[in-house]
Parts: sequence; structure tokens; C-alpha cells
Amino acid sequence: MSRRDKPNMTTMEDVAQAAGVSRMTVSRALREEGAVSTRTREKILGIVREMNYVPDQMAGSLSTKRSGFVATLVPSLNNVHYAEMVQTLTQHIESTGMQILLGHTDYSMNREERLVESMLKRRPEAIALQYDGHTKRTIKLLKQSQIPVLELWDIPPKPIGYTVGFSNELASRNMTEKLIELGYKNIAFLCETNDEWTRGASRRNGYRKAMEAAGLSAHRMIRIGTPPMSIKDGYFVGKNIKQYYDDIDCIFCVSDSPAFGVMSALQEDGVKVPDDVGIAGFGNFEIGRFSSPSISTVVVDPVKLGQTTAKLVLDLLSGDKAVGKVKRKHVVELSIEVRGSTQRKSD
Amino acid sequence: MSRRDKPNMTTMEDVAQAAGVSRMTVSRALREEGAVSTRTREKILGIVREMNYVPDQMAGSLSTKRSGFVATLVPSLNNVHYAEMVQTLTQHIESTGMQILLGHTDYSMNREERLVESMLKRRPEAIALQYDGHTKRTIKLLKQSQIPVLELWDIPPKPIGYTVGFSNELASRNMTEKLIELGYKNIAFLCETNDEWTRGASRRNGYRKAMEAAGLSAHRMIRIGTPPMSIKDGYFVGKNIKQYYDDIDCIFCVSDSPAFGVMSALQEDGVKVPDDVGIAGFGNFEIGRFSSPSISTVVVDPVKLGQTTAKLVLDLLSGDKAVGKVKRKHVVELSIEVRGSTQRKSD
DNA sequence: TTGTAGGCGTTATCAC
DNA sequence: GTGATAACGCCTACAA
Repeated sequence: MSRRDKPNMTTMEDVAQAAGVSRMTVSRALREEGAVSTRTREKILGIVREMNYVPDQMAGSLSTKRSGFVATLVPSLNNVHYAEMVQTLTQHIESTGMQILLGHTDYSMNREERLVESMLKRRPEAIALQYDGHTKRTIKLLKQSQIPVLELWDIPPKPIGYTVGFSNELASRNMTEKLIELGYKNIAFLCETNDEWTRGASRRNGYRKAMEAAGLSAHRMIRIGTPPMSIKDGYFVGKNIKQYYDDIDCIFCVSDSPAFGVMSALQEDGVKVPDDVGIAGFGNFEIGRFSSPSISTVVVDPVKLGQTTAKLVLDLLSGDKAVGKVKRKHVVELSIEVRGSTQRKSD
Repeated sequence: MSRRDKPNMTTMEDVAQAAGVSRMTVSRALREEGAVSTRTREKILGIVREMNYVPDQMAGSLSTKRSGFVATLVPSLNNVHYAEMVQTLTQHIESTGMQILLGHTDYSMNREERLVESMLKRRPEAIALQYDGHTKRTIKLLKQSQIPVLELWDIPPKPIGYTVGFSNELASRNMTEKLIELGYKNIAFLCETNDEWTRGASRRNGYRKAMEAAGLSAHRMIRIGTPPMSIKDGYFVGKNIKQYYDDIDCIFCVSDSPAFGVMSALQEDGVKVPDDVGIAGFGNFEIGRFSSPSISTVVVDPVKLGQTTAKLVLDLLSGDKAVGKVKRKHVVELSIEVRGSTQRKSD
């Protein structure tokens, strides 16, 4: 028998016997569900503490059909935004006694599919995941799961259920317009090669549209590496910038990390930022706030996103009659922050 | 009835009926547990896919007494080290079909206690958590839980069960010795005020011992803020350095973040790093690698730590006869990386 | 206020 | 190779 037997995991029955009552009374006492005399309850709670009894929630859930789980999928934990969002979400969800079941997809739709399936086995009461494209099967599983599905960050073209996010395309377009307004013309866009990453695609589109709307050429597209793009990727591009285009006056990067990398490389080679070349990023990462010059960026607010998501989940699970009327699309605002890396001396 | 009824969540019984067999056969087919004819199995698996049946693992666990969970607690997700460690651990654990149940303590022992209790309700098969002091009750709960307890990162004075980590004190001592070797004498130590954070205390001790061993004074202790210490905290100290001590020639910081902050502030005020003042940090964070100058630091390897932890967990759960002989203390090596911020011109 | 009976969805066990 | 039955530990529903 390869199975580890917990010889004497104390059970509710044990507590009941020690207290001289039935399991039900213990169960009630533990859940502060009115109908227990104060005396009995106190006695029971005393014994519970003494025995360090910890109820088995799996058994409870099986009975109540409420797992107490909210499944959450992010592309990566190793990313301040996702980490912060998850922390915020967790705090709010935990305050109601529920727990987060967390997974990271590594930016892979297939891994996402596997994770969705394995999480669904835990019968979460809701699932929140980043929209970034899903496999057919993922979508089918989510739809059949009978639970609220929340897609986060980017706003999907065809949402499965609820949505909390913003338009990457719009944000990118706004930033590009800002750069144009600042006087840049030969703006390049730096992003990943991997098209599976639809977020990158949205941002690219925003750039392209802004450029075209201003009568500028959007052909300076530099693509390298796979998401998430790193400082190193940016550095490489910076060091070899001439081999891409030699008339660039500004580089808008799909994230702050490569933006920092590009900037460092250019500076090492004597290129002045922002005077010779402007640099902009996306995400408001620490490294762009504290670099010199600091890097202009699109600011997302992961805490806000986490709060909005939490509120939405709790509303949906509240059992309220009004659930049917919960708004399906929730928009979190973005803002553009212009910093030193694009503070061009007027020319 | 406030409870959401999943009207028709398909169950194993449904699959069984559709396949014209009993639940047990479905159960067996699903778990590739030998005794099912190939014909039957294929038929069943076909139906399972068709119906998009997802087994209820809570029910399964109740029966097998194996939850398939490994509980993991870290102080914060918003920290590259912990995030990376968790990702590594997750990947290894997932490959065996188990899942990570993750929580963050926000560096609070009380929050840790609450989390441990709520996780224990899920009957995890093992629990891995950062050692950083525990409440009495936490320790009691962990001991009674009957599952392997792994304390990570720092090595506790009195381990509860297994240990994977390093000695913060030793690492800090080594770095301080290195700084002395580089010619610094009036070395200050910058850390948090909050003593609950034993890691900070260990690092402080290492510094003190190295200084005293070299016949130097360890009185230049700057304490500010609560963990985790931020760039901002460091920046504040840098800006007001004269109000602390005016003869400092080197500042060893409890982490790279404040190290970066101190350095930025000093540089803004015309202090040359490393020539006037050397700066060292702890943790090998990105910001210290890419600052200029780059910041000398103690390098920890979260991936290694995650791997070691995963292997240990899997060994312990393997049901192998040799479990009794598994080593209890696992050490992950640290290294000192000397960078620009302490490359003093010989004097 | 408390207790009894039965079931949640799965698997262990033993019989066929 | 397959099925019937009895758990797993808790909670719902109803009875007292």
C-alpha cells in the first residue's frame, strides 16, 4: 500500500465525542450557524482549539457544492504587474474566506488549456484569466464549466463571459500620438516575433494606426525574440540599431524592459536620449522609473485591475438576485506618462 | 437558497451510463489503472471527450486521502526571487499531476498563521514555507499536520522538519569581509527597523561579526522602514546621509532595492560611487545589474532553490521505503558578485 | 437547540 | 475485466 495513511487525523467525529455531542452540533458551532446554545458552542470551540482540529474542507465542499476556490491564471508570476494584481485579488477574495487557486501559463495557450482543465477539477466557483487567445478546447471547457469566466487585461474581441481590462491597441495608439505630438517622426516599434501573443499584436496595431493617421510611415517595425521581451533583447537591438533602420528618431517598445535595454545600448554608443533618439515603453515598470533618463510609458494599474476583478467576482458569487444585471465589460483606465526619455528640446 | 446549483454538472455516473458500464469501470479507464479492456477504455475515453467530462477531484481526494496539493507560502509574490522560485517549484510539481496551493504572507507571522490554517483545510500533502519566524500556533499546526514541512531560504535555528536554504548571516558576513578586503573601513549597514523580520537580523549579525573580526567598528547601523525595503527608503537615506554618519565610505544594504536608492541619491548630490562611497546590496535584483555602476551583491539562485525543494517534496511523497533516510537539511550555495559599485581605485 | 438519516462524487475492496 | 457495496468527512434536510 503505497498510500500514506494519516494515522490519526482528527475528524469532526472525534471532536463531537470529546464534547459529548453529535457531529452536526460541532459542524454548526464551527460555522456560527445560529442554532447552537452559547454554552455548547463555547465548549465545542474550546475542544476544537485544544485538539487543534482543522476541518477538512474537501469533504465540506463536496457536501455544499461550494469549493471556495477562485481560479486565477496569469502568464507569469515573474512580472510585477501580474504579481501585484494577484496579490490584490487574493487579499479581497481571502477576506470572504475563499481561496485563490493560482497558475501561470508561461504565455502558452497549450499550457493554459492544461491548467484550465486541472483547475476545473477543483470545481472553482469562478475563473479569472488573462485574455491572450485561447485554444478551442479551453473555450469549450470554460463555457461548459457553468461558472463565471472573467477575462483580464486586454479586452477580447469575443469575450466568453465577463471582461476587466483595457484596450492595448488604444493605449498604444495614444502613446504613439503623444510621441508624434512631441515631434518625433521616424518612430520605430519594437516587439516580439511571436504572433500568438495577441497583446503584442494589439499594441502594434495601435502604433500603426496612429502613424498612418498622422501621415507617417509605420514601416520601422523591429521584431525579435519571444514574449516576455527582456532587457537583453532590447540591448541587442540597441547595439545593432543601424542594421535595422538608420533614420530612427524614436523607439516605442512593447514593454519597459526592452526600452531600458535599447536605451542603455544606445547611450553606451554615444547616442543621446532623448535628444538623438526618444524612447518609450509600456507598463510603468520600476526599471523605467529609475533609469536616467526615466522612460516614458503607458501606465497600467494592476491594483485597480485586481480590485475591480475581485469586486466583480464577489458580486457574481453573492447569490444576489441582481447577478443577471452585472455589467459584463469593465474598463480600467490607462494613462500616458511622459518622462525624460522623450523630453525633446524643442526643434 | 443562496447557493448556486450547477444544474447539470456531468458526473462519472453520466459517463458510465452513456458508455453502458459502471462508474468503477469509468474510474479505472480514466486512471489508466490496468484492468480495463482496450475496447472499453477507448469507448469510455471517447465519451469523456465528447461530454467534456471533468472529474471532480475533491470527491476523488476524499476517497483516496490524497489531495494532490502542495501548499507553498512566500512573503510576497511581488519579488522576483519568490516569483521565480514558485514558478520553478510549480513546474516540477505539476509534472507529477499535483498542484501548488499558493499564498503570500506579506511578511507577517499572523497572516502566515491564518494562511497555514486555511491551507491545512485543503489537506495538502506537503507544505513549503519561508522561514522567518512563526507564531506558536503556526508551529503547532504544522507539527500536527502529519505532513512534511519544508522551511525555505534562511536556515532556521530550530527547524520543524526539512530545510532548503542558506545562511543569511554567513552570506552577509562574506560580503562584509569582501568589502573590507576591497579597502573599505567605515562600512555602514542599512536595514529595516522591524525585528520581526529575522532575515534582516541575520544579515545584520553577519555584518557585525565580520566588522568586529576585522577590528572595525560596526556602529554605523542605519535602520528605516519595514520590510520589504524599497528604493524610496534607500533614496531617503542617501539624501540625508550626513544626518546619519558623516564618515561613511561604504554602505552595505539589506537588499539591492535600497542600495539602488542610496546610490541614486548620493550620485545626485555629487558623491562618486564607488570612489567616494562604495555600495553593496543583497539579492542580485535586476535593478542592481543594470544600474550604473552596477551594484555588488550577494547572489541567490531562486531556480536552484525551487528545484531542490521540488525534488525534496517529490522524494518525500514518493512513498518510497527510503523516505526515512531523506536528508533533512539542504543547503543552496550563495555567491558574492563584485561589481562596479565597489570597484575602488586602489588607495 | 439538538440529533438522525442520507447523500455529495469518487475510489478501495472484494466478489464474480 | 467488470460490478456491487461501502467508505471518505462533511453538510442538507428533516424530525424530535
